[in-house]
Parts: sequence; C-alpha cells; structure tokens
Amino acid sequence: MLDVKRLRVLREVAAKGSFSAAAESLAYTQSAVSQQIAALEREAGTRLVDRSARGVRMTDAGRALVRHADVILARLSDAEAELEAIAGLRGGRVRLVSFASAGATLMPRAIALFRERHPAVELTLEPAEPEDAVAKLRSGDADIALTIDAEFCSLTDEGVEVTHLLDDPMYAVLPRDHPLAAKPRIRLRELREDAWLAGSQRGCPDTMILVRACNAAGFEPRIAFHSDDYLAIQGFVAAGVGVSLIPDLALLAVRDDVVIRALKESPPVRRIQAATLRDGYKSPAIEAMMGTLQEVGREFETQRQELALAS
Amino acid sequence: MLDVKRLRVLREVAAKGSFSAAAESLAYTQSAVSQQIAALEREAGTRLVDRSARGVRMTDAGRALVRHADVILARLSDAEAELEAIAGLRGGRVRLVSFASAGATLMPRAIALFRERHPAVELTLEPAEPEDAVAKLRSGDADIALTIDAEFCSLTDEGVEVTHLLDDPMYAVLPRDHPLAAKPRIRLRELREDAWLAGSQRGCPDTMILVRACNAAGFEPRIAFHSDDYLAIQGFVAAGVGVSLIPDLALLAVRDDVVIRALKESPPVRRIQAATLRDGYKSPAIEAMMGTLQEVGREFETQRQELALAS
DNA sequence: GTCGAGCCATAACTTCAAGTGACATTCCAT
DNA sequence: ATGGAATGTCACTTGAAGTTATGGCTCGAC
Repeated sequence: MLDVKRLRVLREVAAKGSFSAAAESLAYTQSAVSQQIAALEREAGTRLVDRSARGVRMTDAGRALVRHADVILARLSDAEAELEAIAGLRGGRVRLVSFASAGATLMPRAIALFRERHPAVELTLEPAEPEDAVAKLRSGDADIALTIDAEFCSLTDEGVEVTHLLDDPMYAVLPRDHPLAAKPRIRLRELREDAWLAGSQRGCPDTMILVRACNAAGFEPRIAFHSDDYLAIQGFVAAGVGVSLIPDLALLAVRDDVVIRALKESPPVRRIQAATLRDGYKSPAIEAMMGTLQEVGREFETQRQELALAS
Repeated sequence: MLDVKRLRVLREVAAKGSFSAAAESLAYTQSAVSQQIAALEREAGTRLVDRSARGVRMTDAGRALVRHADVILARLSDAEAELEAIAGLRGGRVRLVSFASAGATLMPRAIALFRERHPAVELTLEPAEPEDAVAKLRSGDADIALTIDAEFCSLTDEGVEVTHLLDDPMYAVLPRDHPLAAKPRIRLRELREDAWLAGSQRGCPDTMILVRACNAAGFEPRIAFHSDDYLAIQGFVAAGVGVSLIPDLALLAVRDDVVIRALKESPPVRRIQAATLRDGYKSPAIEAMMGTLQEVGREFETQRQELALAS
C-alpha cells in the first residue's frame, strides 16, 4: 500500500518544483525529501519525478499520483473536520426509544430543545414500551431508552444505567356520573368496589404501580381491562367499564366526558427514567441529550405542580 | 494528520466487529490492533470504538471515520491501479511536436499505429519548425520533437538526444515547360542559372541542405523566395518563379503542372530525427512512441525506394 | 575558465513507533 | 465454577524516518 505521508511529500514536491523547496515548506531536510520520494518510487515501481540540476518535474506516473494525492489528502482533512464537529456536537446521532405517554409529551419538548441547540445532530425517536426499549438498548439499536421504574421491572440488569428524569403522579379518572365525581379530592380506598382499567397487559410499569397503590390502600383491584393507551382508557371509563389512574403526563389530552380527581393520600408516582448502557461510551451527542432530558424533566415537574395547584 | 494505515485497521475492526477478528484478517496480533486503535483514538481526540467483553462497536466518530476511510482506501487502490496502467502503457501521454512535411506523412502513420497498440495513451501533436520544436522540448512543453539534421542546426546542445528515423532524399521540381523537363534524370549543376525557391527563411534545415547541395555541385544558388510549404513552392515553380528541391515525404501531394526529376548525383538528403531530453526520464509511453517512430521511419524508407525505382 | 550557488544523492547515526509475545483481566456460557 | 474469548498492558526487538555531513552535478557570473 502506498504511504500517504509520502504522498503528501510528493504533492509538495510537485507544487514547489524542487526537493529543497518542498523540504523547507514541510520543515524537513532536503535529504529526508529525497529519501521519501525514492521510497515512494520503490513502492510505486516507477519513476515519479524527473530530476535535473535545476529542480524536478513530474513524470506521467507522478502527475497521476499527485492527482490522487490531492483527493486523498483533502478527504483526510474532511475526516478530521468531521471528528471535531462530532466532538463539538456539530454532528453525530442519538437514537431514542420512548413509551407512548412520554413520546407525546416529554420527548417532543426535549427534541425541540435539543434540535434548537444542536441542529446538526441526527435524532430518531421510536416508540416502544419499557421492556422492549431496554432490549433495543442492549442490542445496540438505541442509545437512550425511556423507562418507568426500571428497578421494579427487572430491567436494571447491571450494564444498564438509569437516570431519573421526573416523578409523574397519577390521578383518578372517573366517569362524569360517578358518585365520587362531585368531590374535588378522593381517597383511593373509596374506589375499592369499582372495576379497574390497567396499563399494558404484561403488567410491568403502570399496572404494577396501580396494583401497589391499591394494595397500600388496603384492597386488591379487580382489573377489568388492559390497555396501553390512556385515551382508550378514558374511553372505557367514559363508557362506564370502570375507573382508572392516569398519569399527569397523559393529561394533555383529557376527554370531557370523564373527570380527573386528585387523591387525598400521597399519590402513586411513575418514576420516569432514561436508561443508557453502563460503561458504554457515550458520544457528546448522547451526553448532551441526557442533559436535555433531565432539564425537560425538571421543567415538567414544576409545570405539573402549578397545574396541581390550579385544579 | 490521521494515519491511513491505522484507518485501514479501524475499517477492518468495524467490518469484523472485534479486535481479534480484525487482527487475524490483517495478519497482525490482537495486541497490535489494540494499540493501533488506541493510537488512532489519541490522534483523533475521541473514542472511536466502544469496547465490551463481547467485541466492539463503533461510536459516532468511529462510524464517521470508517466512512471516510472507505473512500480514502478506495482512492489509494485506484492510484495503484493507475500506476500499473501507466507502466503497462494503459495510460500516460506523449506530446509530439513536428515540422509540417512530417506532420502530414510520418506522424499520421505513427500515431495511427501507436493508437492501435496503446489506445489509452493520450497523444497530442503540435506543428512547429525544428528550432521551436526543440525549444518546446527543453521547456518541458513537449516530450518528443521531430527535427531535421539537428546536428547542423546547433540544436544539439548536450541535453537533447537525437534518434535517427529516416533519410529523406530530395528531388528536383521543375515547371512542366522547363528545358530539362524532358530528361528523366538531371544533374544539379544544370540548374545553376535558374532562380531557386528555398525552405523556411530562417534557413535552418531545408534551406541549408539546398545550399550545401548546390555548393557541392559547384555553384551558389540564387534564391528568389522562401517558403515552408512545399505545396506553395510547387505553385511558385509552376508559375515559373524558379526551380526547387522537394523531399520525398512531400511527394504525397504533387501538382500536375510541375515535374519531379531524380538527380544523377547522389541526392541531398534530409536526415529526419526525433529529439528527446537526454537523461530525462522517459515514461513507458514515450519509449514506446520512440520505437513506433523508428519503425515507421524504416517503413517509409522501403516504400520510398520502391517509388524511386518505379519513377 | 574558474568559482560559487543551488540542486540532488548517499552514508552513518539517532530516535521513535510498530509489531510480537507473554500475561493479566473481564465477561459470558456451559 | 470454570473454560473460552474478548481486550488491555508490559517489555522487547526491529525497522523506518529523520538528521547531519559529505559529495557530485549543472548553471550562470565574474
């Protein structure tokens, strides 16, 4: 393989027209240039420069090689520039995976903020429930996975690192004609006879929170139906199938035929987290996105508290 | 500057997914690959691969660098291929400079033959009288210059190397109504009273040959007019301005209102030569063209003798 | 003509990086 | 738990890249 450092020497020789001038321009000695060109000719198997007492001229092969050298060296410095760009967050990519309710709330805000700050970083967002999201992380198909209470869902198998973003409290959702709909705040225990609508059937995050909260209130919820989609759940509630808990993040879209009621006891909370590979190298873009996610998490927490006060 | 040999290692690591596999594929030890990648990361100032116990994965920067490496390495092997092509006469160029009468006869034949053999070599042909032709050679604007009797024209200043191609004999050109037109062969001396038409005014090649031949025949020619163009000279002869000598090579176009007569004494001869830079490197293409020119020179000499017998 | 300036080539030497080999370490799978 | 497969580290050898010093060549000026 031709040595590219020697190509750089050759190019300089071609430009300057003599070994000595090229040597000065490269901060080499004339001797070094002479030896490097000789070595390059040995590699190439052909004369590359035509020496004379008044300098040198390129041969056919030399001219051809200089043309290639120009392209190669230009591309090399492009590569260096791109490395700097990536280090300076003017490049790179972040692949995010998020569950649905964050995908519609937290993520749009975080992505908008990030894109404003680092427009050159390529962002992709894919929906997946926490379990699948962490699997994608592990397999290298994602850089950041949003999870809910990963510690309680056996997702935290050493190797996955979890960063807390925000606590997402849950409220009761009742049909408008429910006996308790008139009260501004209710106790969970008052709903012990109702049928319940729970989250994703596999039970991991939201369902577990619901069950644990009911258990803490002293009863086992009778679960009538499972769904991941909080709008669908609201639909079931409105239709009188049962009652449910709905997280603050899902309140951006509330049907007008259901009512949301805060709980008197300290509410169950979804701990929303961002998971990354522990020990895995994190590019500057990923680090920056983690920062943005935490920032947006805090932002949502303060906004949520204002909403809670207003309600 | 990033080291391209290391880029090759990086590319192999990216392709194989592990240092060990890359090492085997490159016939290195795993240790060498590890050290080379570490060095490349030091040069790049960023992590390039994400190590784990089950192999490695590229980081953003690593992926970007591999993309560039692919282009650079491909271009490098393109360069090697082109060098081989030039060495194997599947590339390169030859810049020829020729005086007019060869440019219309010898050169078309030589160029046709050469192009048939080495179609990929770029050929250019420029007209210039011997003096200018050698100047172009010296200044590096031409590779081969056709000359006439360079030794007698002070063109052979050491540094220019001259190769004989063919001897081009000259014949007398007379107007059809000239007293000597009836004789098949004439003596030069019989034309001592006529006015003469000579070649290029600066007198170098053809004019010198004419003058020397007349002197050898015992008289000084009275030169009425100078012209480089043998067709023009024939025109002057036909018009009765004078007589002239015309070289065999110019006989491809003979007007029918003049007659060509061989000389009884051994005829004056134009020694047609190809000049190159002495000691200058000659590319394979130039060497091959020199061979072709000598071959075509011999071809013209044998054809000329047949013509001479027939006349 | 000779002499100096400028150019390239070569030899001897120093220095540094590339690669090897041996070993430690970590992680996953059987 | 233990073996296999991966990476990282250390010490060592070797070869290549530079420097310095020198010589030879050509051209142009005095």
